[in-house]
Amino acid sequence: MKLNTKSRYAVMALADMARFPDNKPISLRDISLRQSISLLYLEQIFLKLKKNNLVKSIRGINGGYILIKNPKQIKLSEIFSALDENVKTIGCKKESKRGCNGRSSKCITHNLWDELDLHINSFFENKKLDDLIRN
Amino acid sequence: MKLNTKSRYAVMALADMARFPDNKPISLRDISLRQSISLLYLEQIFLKLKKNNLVKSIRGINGGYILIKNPKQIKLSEIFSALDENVKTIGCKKESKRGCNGRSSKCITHNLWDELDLHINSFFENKKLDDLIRN
DNA sequence: GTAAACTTGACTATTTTAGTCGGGTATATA
DNA sequence: TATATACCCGACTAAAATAGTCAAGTTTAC
Repeated sequence: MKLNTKSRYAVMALADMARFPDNKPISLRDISLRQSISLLYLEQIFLKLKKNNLVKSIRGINGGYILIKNPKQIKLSEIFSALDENVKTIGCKKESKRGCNGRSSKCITHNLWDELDLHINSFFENKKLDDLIRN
Repeated sequence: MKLNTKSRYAVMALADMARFPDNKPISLRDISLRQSISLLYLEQIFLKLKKNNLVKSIRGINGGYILIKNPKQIKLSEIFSALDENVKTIGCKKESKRGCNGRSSKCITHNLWDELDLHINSFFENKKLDDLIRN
C-alpha cells in the first residue's frame, strides 16, 4: 500500500513553498534543487495544482508559483484530489451499481473498505499544509 | 492509493471461512466459487496464510483449510503482514538511516507519513475478522 | 486406486508508475 | 528589442509491480 510519488512530491513542494510567507513567486527550479525532485516532473505536477486553483503562476524571468490560499487553510485532501488521486483508497473489482467482484450483491468486505476510506480521508481532511512546517 | 488484490482476497476468503463456526475443513474450491476468486490465486494466498499460522491445512479428499484462531481474535493487521504487505504505507525514496529522497536529513513530509502510517495501522489493529461478518 | 485437495516454484501478460522529451509561449530585464 | 528564464502541454517510454496462470507434484479419504 503506497501513495504515489506525484502526491508525495506535491505535498513536499507545497510545504516547501509554505515556508516563505512573503508573496514572491517561487520557481520550480528552486523547489527542485531544495527538495531533490526532477524539474520536469514538478512541471507536470504544478500544471495540475494550477488547474485546481491551489497555486497561480507568474511567467517570465523571476517568475514562479504562488500559493493562492493560506497554508493554514490548505487541506492535504485538496492536494490529492487536485492530482486525481483516487479519493477511494480501495475498491471492489468490477464494481457495478450494487455488486462487487462481478457478483450481483455487495461483497463480504465491501463495508470494510468504505470504512477504511472514511478513516483515511478524515486524516487528510484534518491535516493542513501549515501543520507540516511547524516542527 | 490501493491495497492489492492479494490482501483483499485474503480478507474476503478468511471472512468467508469465519461464517462457518464448526471446525470442518473448508476447501479452496468452495471459497473460490462463493467469492469469485481464482482457485490458483487462492492457493498462492493460502500458502502464505498457512506459513504464518493463520490457518492449518488438511490434505486429501474432504480436506481444506481451518482457521486456527477464533475470528474474534484475528486482527486484520495479522492478515496483511502474513502476505508481506508493506506495513509501512508510504516511505521516502532512497531512505537511508537519517535521510529521505537522497538527502542527508529527514524530508519535510517525513513525520506526516509516519503519522499516516500509525493512523492506518491502528485501524487494522482494531478491526477483527469477526467484525466483518456481523452486519 | 483414484479423485479431491493441498504444495511449490516458475513463468508471463498487462497495467501502472515514474518519470523524460520536445517543442512550445510569456515576460522581466539589460 | 534580444535573450534568458520560467511556465505550458501532450506524447512517449523504460522499468517495476500486479494479478494472475501453469506445470508438476504429494497426500489422503473413500
